[in-house]
Amino acid sequence: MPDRPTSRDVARLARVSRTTVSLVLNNVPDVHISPETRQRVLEAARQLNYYPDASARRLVSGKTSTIALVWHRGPDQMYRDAFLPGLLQGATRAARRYGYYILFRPIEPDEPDDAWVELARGRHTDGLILSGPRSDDTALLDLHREGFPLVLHGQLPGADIPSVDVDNEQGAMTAVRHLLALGHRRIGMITNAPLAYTASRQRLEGYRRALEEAGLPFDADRVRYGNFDEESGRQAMESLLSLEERPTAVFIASDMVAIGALRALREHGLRAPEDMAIVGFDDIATARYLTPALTTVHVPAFGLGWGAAELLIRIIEGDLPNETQVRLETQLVVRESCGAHVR
Amino acid sequence: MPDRPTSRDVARLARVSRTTVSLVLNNVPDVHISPETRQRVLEAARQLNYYPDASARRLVSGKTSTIALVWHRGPDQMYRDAFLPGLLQGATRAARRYGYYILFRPIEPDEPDDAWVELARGRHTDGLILSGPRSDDTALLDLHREGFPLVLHGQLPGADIPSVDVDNEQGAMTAVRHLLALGHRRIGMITNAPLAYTASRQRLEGYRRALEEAGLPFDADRVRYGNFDEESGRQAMESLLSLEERPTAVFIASDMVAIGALRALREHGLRAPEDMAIVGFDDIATARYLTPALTTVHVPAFGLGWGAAELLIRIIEGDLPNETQVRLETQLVVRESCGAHVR
DNA sequence: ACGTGTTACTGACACGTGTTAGTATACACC
DNA sequence: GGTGTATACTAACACGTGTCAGTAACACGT
Repeated sequence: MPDRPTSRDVARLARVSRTTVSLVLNNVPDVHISPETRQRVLEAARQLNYYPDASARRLVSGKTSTIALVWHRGPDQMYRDAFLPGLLQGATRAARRYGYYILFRPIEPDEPDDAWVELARGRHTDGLILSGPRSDDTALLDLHREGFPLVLHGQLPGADIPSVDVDNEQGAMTAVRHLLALGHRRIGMITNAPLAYTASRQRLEGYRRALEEAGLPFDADRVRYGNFDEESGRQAMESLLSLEERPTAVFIASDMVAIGALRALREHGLRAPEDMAIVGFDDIATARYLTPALTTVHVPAFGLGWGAAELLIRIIEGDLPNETQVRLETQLVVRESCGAHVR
Repeated sequence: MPDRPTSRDVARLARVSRTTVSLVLNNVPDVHISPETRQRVLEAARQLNYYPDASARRLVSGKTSTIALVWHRGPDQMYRDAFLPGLLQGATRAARRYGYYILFRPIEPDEPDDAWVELARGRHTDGLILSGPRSDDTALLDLHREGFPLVLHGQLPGADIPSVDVDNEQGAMTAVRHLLALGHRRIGMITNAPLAYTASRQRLEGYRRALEEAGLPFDADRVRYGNFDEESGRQAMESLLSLEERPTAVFIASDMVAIGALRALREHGLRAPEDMAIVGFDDIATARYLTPALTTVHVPAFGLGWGAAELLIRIIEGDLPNETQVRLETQLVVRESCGAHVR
């Protein structure tokens, strides 16, 4: 590999100082350089195919122009993978727009939870997007207190760290309202995950509020708990089917879990939506291709990624928005499993 | 934000020179430092919570310890997104293992095709994985000629650039052999994409060879061309159904295309596998949840990512393997759509 | 003729680290 | 007692850039 040209080489070729090269190539405003010289520098740079060295630039400017997306893998791995392409595309598009690069850093289950800290402390990045944060992470709180730019994807109750998430409660309410509007009165629910997860509590709360709004009692007997995967949905539905008074509709707060629930129905010779109406949550790629096609609450993965990156970059550049807790709206996607189209 | 500690601060606190700090913290071999001093330095670093500055380190060492994954978006965007989580996880895991970071850089359709070149020329990364390369990319050939470490995901016929890909031809042969073993003799094919794509040609060739092997003639009348998406599959199947002698089985070289084809069958009141056996290719996440569950050729996305990263890192570190064209094996996943379980 | 301001540049420092060449001391060997 | 060698460190350079302070040349108004 031949030696890379440096700004010194460009300067030599254009017969100016290195300073002038820097001033011209960076288009520094309010500086007087004659058009001829300017032209000579540009020509020399072109001729040598000169690209400034990123490391040197980072060092002297103190800016890495990089943000990291930290992706915690855990029991919800498969669930979260469904949003990765959209989220990543949103984040990279926003980053690109503001001149930032994206460093992708998954944290595997066998790594310490704070393995990402070196990215911040070692100045690898100007800021971090943390997806799937844990509240017991003291390193996280420390960094935030020191003023290091952070944005969470998901929520951490109790801390005022900037975050981007979907409005889970509203989403769940929309789903249940839809079932109510279709005439259902015995509506069950299967959560997406145990209630230790904030999103689970919020979706459950949305279900409760929608019932309340319709003047229906909340009955804990009609609620089962999913655990991210298909199998948990199958078991939960099994359990609901053994009730004396079976619900006529079930809101399932995760599409993956709903897939298992639908399988349980089939195994019992029951059909959706005729025997039981189903509404899911997430709108994973598979949802539209299921039989019956799953009515579900769409989560805007691209928007979450974009929002997180944009918020983070604003914080980095000191342009603090007055609202740092961003909640995106969901959208109900009506397909077949709710029965809206059969009547 | 309080001033970050530097190695000078650590040196001062431990009452040694900055050199000694560097030697101790980097565990430089064959250097004599007394155990007491060593301990003092480590303690000082711990106390100050010192992390070395990544930019400075990069500049002086000439190594970025970063590899970029360049992700071309194009007409096949949806198709390729299906593999992103697996590929990315494989690549990051391998990178991590060797101490590298991953920079993710999608190239949007509205960007110039060689927008990624600055990553190499500007020394942002030590090497690149290019996914979805275009053969008309002269910048690519230039960089390769200059010895810049590159690995392609996918193939570029004619150039000897290191690459990692799936063995498309073998995969297709396995699929068609399976249909042959089930007794089918009139087997059609729908390609995954136009023949301008290398993978399409290879999968078609696998189909042809499997027929030949069984002593059956290749009949171009039974071949239709998909174009990545569902709709192209629907149309292709429509066309096959209008044949006088309908095939009894169809090998569809892309699951997304197969989804459209299955829809066409349903629209005609036909059932798979009873009226027509189907085998797909890719094993996207949705495949197992379709009705009927799609028999398909599994593409090891994780392995592709891992393989690409590992190969690239070896090249970067000058440890050239003798085979730089890596072809991973596929695996046939037998589900319902092929009819293997009904007989 | 003289001060003032503008134009067009340049010299030198700083960023924080890894590393090479070198120094001072202690110790062993004949 | 001198020579050689291992030990335990350090001073100084280099990486390639952005930028501040400074300088020389020249125009302009009085």
